[in-house]
Amino acid sequence: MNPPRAEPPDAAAEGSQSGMPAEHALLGLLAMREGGTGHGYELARSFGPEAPLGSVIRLEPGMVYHHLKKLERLGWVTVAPDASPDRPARRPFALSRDGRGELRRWLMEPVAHTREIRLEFLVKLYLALALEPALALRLIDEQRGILERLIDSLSEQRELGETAVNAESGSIHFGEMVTDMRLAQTGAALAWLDRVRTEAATVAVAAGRSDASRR
Amino acid sequence: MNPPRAEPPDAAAEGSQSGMPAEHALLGLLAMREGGTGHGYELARSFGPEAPLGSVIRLEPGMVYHHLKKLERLGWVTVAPDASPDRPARRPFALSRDGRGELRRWLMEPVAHTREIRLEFLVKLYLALALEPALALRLIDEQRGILERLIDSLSEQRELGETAVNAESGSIHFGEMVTDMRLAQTGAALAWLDRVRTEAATVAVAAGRSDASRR
DNA sequence: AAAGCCATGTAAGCTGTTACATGATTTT
DNA sequence: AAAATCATGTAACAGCTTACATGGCTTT
Repeated sequence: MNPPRAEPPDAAAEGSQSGMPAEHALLGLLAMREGGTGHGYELARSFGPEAPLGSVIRLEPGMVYHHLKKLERLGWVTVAPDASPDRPARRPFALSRDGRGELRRWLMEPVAHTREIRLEFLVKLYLALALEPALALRLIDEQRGILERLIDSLSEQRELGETAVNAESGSIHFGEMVTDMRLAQTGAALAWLDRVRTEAATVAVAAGRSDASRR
Repeated sequence: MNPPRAEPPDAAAEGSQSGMPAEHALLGLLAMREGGTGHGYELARSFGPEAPLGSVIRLEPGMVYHHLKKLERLGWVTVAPDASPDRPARRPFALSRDGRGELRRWLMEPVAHTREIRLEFLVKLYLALALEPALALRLIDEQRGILERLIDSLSEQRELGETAVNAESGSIHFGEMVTDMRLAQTGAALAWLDRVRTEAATVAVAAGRSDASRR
């Protein structure tokens, strides 16, 4: 009935959404492995209930293979030859040049909304701490800035609502309850971030020292 | 390649998930209208940027029609005859007996996770305040209980982690950061709930008075 | 020889999103 | 007559979940 869609909705932009925490977690896990390679089953274990990332993002093995295929399509990983031909055949994936670049870009970018702290930011934090603690410090500072601006804008909105409610007193303050909720959540996230920052600073100093001693 | 699935995954359980805030919001909006009826376009406006619910859950008109069809399938709404045959034809939906029961059940049920406060709980709260403020008070108290138990269990987990970290000092406290985050978010939600409770109590008293004067 | 883990996936069905199609009525 | 608004949807597709299929290797 409708004419066929003029264009498939921009296949080039497939990987351009800011989200995709699962895919980027896979990139990060590959970067954490020596040689930057790993196969699906092994990566899937990193999302199990015992693994640290498993407390933040849970992935069934099927989804891991699905995401790896997508990463391959995007050119962020490449398939390497199977080095150990004993066991059941593996398909080891290796981080590509582009993949490394994309990972770095993503790790420096704070999340825009408070609700994304719980999943996406925690994944970024875990990977940044493991890969390059100085980057984690930077990420935390950027995120602090975002949250502070959010709180400013919510406070302003809250005061506007205050006067409007007194004028008409309709819909029993619901809008203010919503804004208060967001302020509470964002404030809590900010206070938590400050505590995390001091921890991360310790880690970064320790990593810096071991860098220096290695040289 | 695979044999066809033995059973379609339990069509009877279609409406049994605890979630479905959009569908239940539609039930609630119908209940708020005199006669318990409304048509799609009108309901869709209640999810626009100006409407109070629009600040919590945003729905495109297409999704509203989609959900209404599902509610019809579940027997929670029925199609009523179009009473005003002037304008472009409407399809007014009416809340059924089952729909009213389902709405009540859902409104009394607190949400299980902190992350569901932002959307699902706020929808429940809005509808309960509008329909029956005494129910809102009850919902808030139930929700308080859930959050308090959550905080207890997170605190316990937090202390277990503390000792484990001192033992091995591996994976740089990440698990504790995650638990702290959840504690912070849940604590903030609880403090917010307490403030909302006093507001809701005022509304309930006012509603009780107007109930009494109507009698 | 059987049980269980290693390892890679596919199938089928849901939900959600975006965009568009269709046409009547009201306002400018 | 044109534009806006009322009103109801469908098409196309992307994403997620759950379950299962397939087979090699390892341990008991």
